[in-house]
Amino acid sequence: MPELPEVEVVRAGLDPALTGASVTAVEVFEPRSLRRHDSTAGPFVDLLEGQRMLAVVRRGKFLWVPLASGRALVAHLGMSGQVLLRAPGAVDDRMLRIRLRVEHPVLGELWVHFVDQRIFGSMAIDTMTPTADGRSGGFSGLEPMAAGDRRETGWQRRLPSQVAHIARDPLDPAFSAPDFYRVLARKKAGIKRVLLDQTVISGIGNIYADEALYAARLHYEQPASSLTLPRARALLAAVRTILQRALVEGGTSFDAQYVNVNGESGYFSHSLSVYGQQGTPCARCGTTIVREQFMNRGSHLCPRCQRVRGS
DNA sequence: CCCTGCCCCTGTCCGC
DNA sequence: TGCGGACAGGGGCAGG
Repeated sequence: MPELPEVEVVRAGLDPALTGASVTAVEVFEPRSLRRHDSTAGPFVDLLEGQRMLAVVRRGKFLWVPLASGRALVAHLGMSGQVLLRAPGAVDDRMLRIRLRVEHPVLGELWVHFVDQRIFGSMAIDTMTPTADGRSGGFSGLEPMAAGDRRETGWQRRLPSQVAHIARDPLDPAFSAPDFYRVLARKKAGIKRVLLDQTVISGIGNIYADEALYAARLHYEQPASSLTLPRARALLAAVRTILQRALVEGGTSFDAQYVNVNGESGYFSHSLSVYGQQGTPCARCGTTIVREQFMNRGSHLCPRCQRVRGS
């Protein structure tokens, strides 16, 4: 479900509640939600209880909370995950999988509910590893670290091992556009497949891929390597514009499946041009928007504005 | 290496 | 009403 804007809304909501707080108790109601936890270092609960939380960080669709122990609590929302902040004693949310009780020095006790219908999401405790380029592991609301910055940080130049293979996202100041264009130039696959490949560029999912391709007037099967540099630049610009607009509007909610940490929906669904708009006219040319299968999922496009361009 | 297909899950909605 | 099938915002992995 959640793509970069939705995950960032969650990160920003958790940050003031969790940074500086300590975990006092952990309850796991659904062990399958820990599938990405490697228990060789110890059980999830044991590695988390008593830990102080140092920040809330995001790269693409991955969230993590660096812990005083040097490890991190990693969370991925999958298709249907939510993280909700609740008052102590709150009733169990439907499909509650994990509850953290935390004590914040100013806010007092808070309950953090990890809710996930399909159990594609997960929480895990993971080791941290240095970033390949020595810059920040992800976005934490702090000033980005430039190359050569000598600030002592501990967690900031590191990221969870299970996130190390994920590319930086296009809103990350350390994202390299030239590197991205070089990868496009050697990929013969359809451009949508590349946009969804989190090891190439992270944070884009099915909704924003379709929206960005519409904005850039590209067909999902256009070979990535066939894009001219100006078209590749325009596509990246479209991706960034759409992700930022969605973020400002609080993300995209179709139903109660995506909500922020307070259970509130985002408004970007009103701004979608093609995703879910099949049967309605294209805002540019009036042609009916269609929905087609690509990579075993729906792709939404204007068949007139978005054609595969000749090689 | 790269790419494709399949798997992991539950819930909801639609048509018969 | 009931039931089968399609569909849903993601990602990891096996096998070609």
